[in-house]
Amino acid sequence: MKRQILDKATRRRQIVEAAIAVFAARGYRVASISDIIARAGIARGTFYLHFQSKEEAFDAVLDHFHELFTAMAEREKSRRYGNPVALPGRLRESLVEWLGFLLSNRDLTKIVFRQAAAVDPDYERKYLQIVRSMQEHSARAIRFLQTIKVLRADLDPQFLNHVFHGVTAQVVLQAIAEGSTPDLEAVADQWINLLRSGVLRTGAGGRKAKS
Amino acid sequence: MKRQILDKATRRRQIVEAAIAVFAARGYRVASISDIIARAGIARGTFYLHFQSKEEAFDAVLDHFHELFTAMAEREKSRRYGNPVALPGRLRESLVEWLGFLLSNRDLTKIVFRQAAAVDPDYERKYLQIVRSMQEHSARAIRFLQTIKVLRADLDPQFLNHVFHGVTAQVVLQAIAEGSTPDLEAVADQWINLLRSGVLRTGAGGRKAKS
Amino acid sequence: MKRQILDKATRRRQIVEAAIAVFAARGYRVASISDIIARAGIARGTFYLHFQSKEEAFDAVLDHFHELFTAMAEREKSRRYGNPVALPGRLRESLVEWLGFLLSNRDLTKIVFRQAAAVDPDYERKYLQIVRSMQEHSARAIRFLQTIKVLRADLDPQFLNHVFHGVTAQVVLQAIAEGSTPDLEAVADQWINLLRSGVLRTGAGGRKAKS
Amino acid sequence: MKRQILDKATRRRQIVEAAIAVFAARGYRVASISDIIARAGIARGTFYLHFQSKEEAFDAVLDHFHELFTAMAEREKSRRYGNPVALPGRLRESLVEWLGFLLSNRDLTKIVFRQAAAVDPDYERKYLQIVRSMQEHSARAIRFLQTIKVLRADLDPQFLNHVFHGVTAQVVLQAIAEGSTPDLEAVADQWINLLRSGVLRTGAGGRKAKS
DNA sequence: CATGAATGAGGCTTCATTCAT
DNA sequence: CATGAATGAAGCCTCATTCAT
Repeated sequence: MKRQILDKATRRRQIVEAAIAVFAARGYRVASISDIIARAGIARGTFYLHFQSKEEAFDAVLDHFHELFTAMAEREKSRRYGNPVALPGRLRESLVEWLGFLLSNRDLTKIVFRQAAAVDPDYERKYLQIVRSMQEHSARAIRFLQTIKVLRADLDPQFLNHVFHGVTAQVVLQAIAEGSTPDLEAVADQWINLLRSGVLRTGAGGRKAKS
Repeated sequence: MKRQILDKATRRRQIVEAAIAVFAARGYRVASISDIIARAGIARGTFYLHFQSKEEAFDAVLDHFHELFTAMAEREKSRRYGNPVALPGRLRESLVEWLGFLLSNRDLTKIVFRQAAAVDPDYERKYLQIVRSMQEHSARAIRFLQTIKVLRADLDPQFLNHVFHGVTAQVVLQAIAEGSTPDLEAVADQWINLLRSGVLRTGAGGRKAKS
Repeated sequence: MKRQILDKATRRRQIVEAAIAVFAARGYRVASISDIIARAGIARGTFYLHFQSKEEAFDAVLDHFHELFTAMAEREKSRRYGNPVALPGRLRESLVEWLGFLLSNRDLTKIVFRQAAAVDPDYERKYLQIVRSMQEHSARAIRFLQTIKVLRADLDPQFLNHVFHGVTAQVVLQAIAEGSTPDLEAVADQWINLLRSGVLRTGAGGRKAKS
Repeated sequence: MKRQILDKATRRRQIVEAAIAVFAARGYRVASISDIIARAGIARGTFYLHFQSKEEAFDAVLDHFHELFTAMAEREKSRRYGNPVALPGRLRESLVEWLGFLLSNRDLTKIVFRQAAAVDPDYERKYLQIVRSMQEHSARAIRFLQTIKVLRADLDPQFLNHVFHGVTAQVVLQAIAEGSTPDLEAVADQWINLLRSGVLRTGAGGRKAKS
């Protein structure tokens, strides 16, 4: 086979990209090194020049997602805090941005969200670390919004977190499964609508408390 | 080993139970036939007397979940329609029931929800069938509630479906991961609260419409 | 391939025998599982039904040697002590017996002696254990012979041990390498001759002591 | 890495030295090119500029030993023949010298003696050549000593050769394995003692002869 | 029906060697 | 001369499935 020499970083990126596609398409367990090197167009040994094992490559993929996510979160944060008189409407922009981020990295999203509940003993550590990181990010945002009274303070922040992540996952994964692209603005509208006024027609429902 | 003879149905149930535990603990790919037969206390060949392959056993597990789910859904439906003057508060009961169902079948729930986004080429068909079945069930309920004006009619039913499934999944999987049991009544309260009045303090946010 | 079912012990013995031949012919590192199963006429998986790894099979081979050796040593010992008025001529018989034992298990001897100085980090433990066992056996014999004054007491027992093992190894390995069978009685005669009278014609040589 | 340019001979020596250390520490099979170049501090390609293969490097190591051995043997021979009225005590000096030579080249000795019985198909040729060379050297010496009646002529020269090489190997390898340095003079004394008077207390043992 | 030994395809990883720079 | 990225054959091991008893 023709021998193409690249510098370490480029080759590594190339392999990570192939790995993302393969892991997204077949899942960590089913994906084989053969799949990855075939997609990257490299020899078997070349893979091991950059990663010590399949697991390490998977870690690199997760790391890549984490970096992208962190970068986005940073941008978010600076903007949010840079404008202290945050209009609640800012929330809507965030939703669009977050959904857009996930949908423009479909394979990565598939990998990270697919294992959302995975307890596959192997890649647990790395994976949980990322999930925790994401949840902490939104938990902070929620607490902040409660502090500045954009969000009602009488709601359990964890429940709100579940709402945020659960709805996101559903929306995004459905779009990915279908290969479609939802109208993010419309989704955000629906969402904000729910958050603002609820969805029940009458004020019915609920005990007053656990009493 | 002593050779214990059981009738086909009993033996099959025994194996399915072992399979549920094993698939929940290790995931479909990592779980091995050895794990299953060890847990069921049977010989290797016996497994293949009842299932033609590992995948078929997994299908049986999903079928089992589906049966339980269908039974529950039936009970639900009859009750709902048996009481035509549906109080909106009925919704709350349904939430508690649904969450309770999932949490009292933790291993099954783990299996079904863990692969929520799985695109593992193999068990895709069976799995999607079940998910679709669940989503259709709730979609019907949502449409009904919109018809009888318990739910606002201007909201996208699919979005509401996402809210329902997404939040459920998050709440349930977190509890399962932690091995804890949340106060379902309290969760339902929070949820109804959200649905009734929203969570935003001010009426801010959102475009008027896509118009 | 035709499927021949054997009981565990028989199959295991069969594999060990194949392993002995292969390890003797190619050495531990060069020998492959493929070599062993080809020689045993079994499938790859069958090998792993009986041994967890190549190393474990090698251990079994060494164990086999050790058992044979121990059995021989036991027979030796009982005879020696059963006849307290041991004629020094008994020593000669022992030499013949020991050489004969090694030469009638050529492959095993090749394996054990070949690595005589091996420091191959892997199978060191097991191997050293066997060597130590053999050396201790002869050390005990030497001490005993010194006690009953068959051997001069002013000689370093360790040096005598070196003489015994060194000469044995040379004689045996040469025969094995050549595929020949030396006249053991003649070798023993030479040996006894050396031990009895030395080989130097005159009484020359050596400092009196380290002074 | 900085590119250090050396003349061919120097570089080659440098690599051989690294190879000696590595082969001694890990054995031919386990030692890798990576080990050697790491120790030599050179690039992978540089190794193949000087040796066509791993085996060729091993050959070079054996050649190096052979050269050292030959040089020593030459010195020995000239001295021996330069002093025609050989005192039998000269033998003792030779023993000390030979043991000393081996012990001051421990890594090489380990490599050469470790494989004493090796039948590793690959490096057999080269290895046997060296062993034969060493054995011929001592065989010549033995025959000479028999001719001048220092050694009894009725003993099989080959057996004496085995005694010589076997005891040497045992003594030397034990010292190397322990990392200790025996008192060579004392060892030589024991040895000469054995050769001169034997070790048996009484004149017992042995058939008269094969006659 | 039940058993468990046997099978072999296929996966992961190593490492001697090559070659573009 | 020197470098080190690239190659791919070959080795070890696992495990779903089969089948003789």
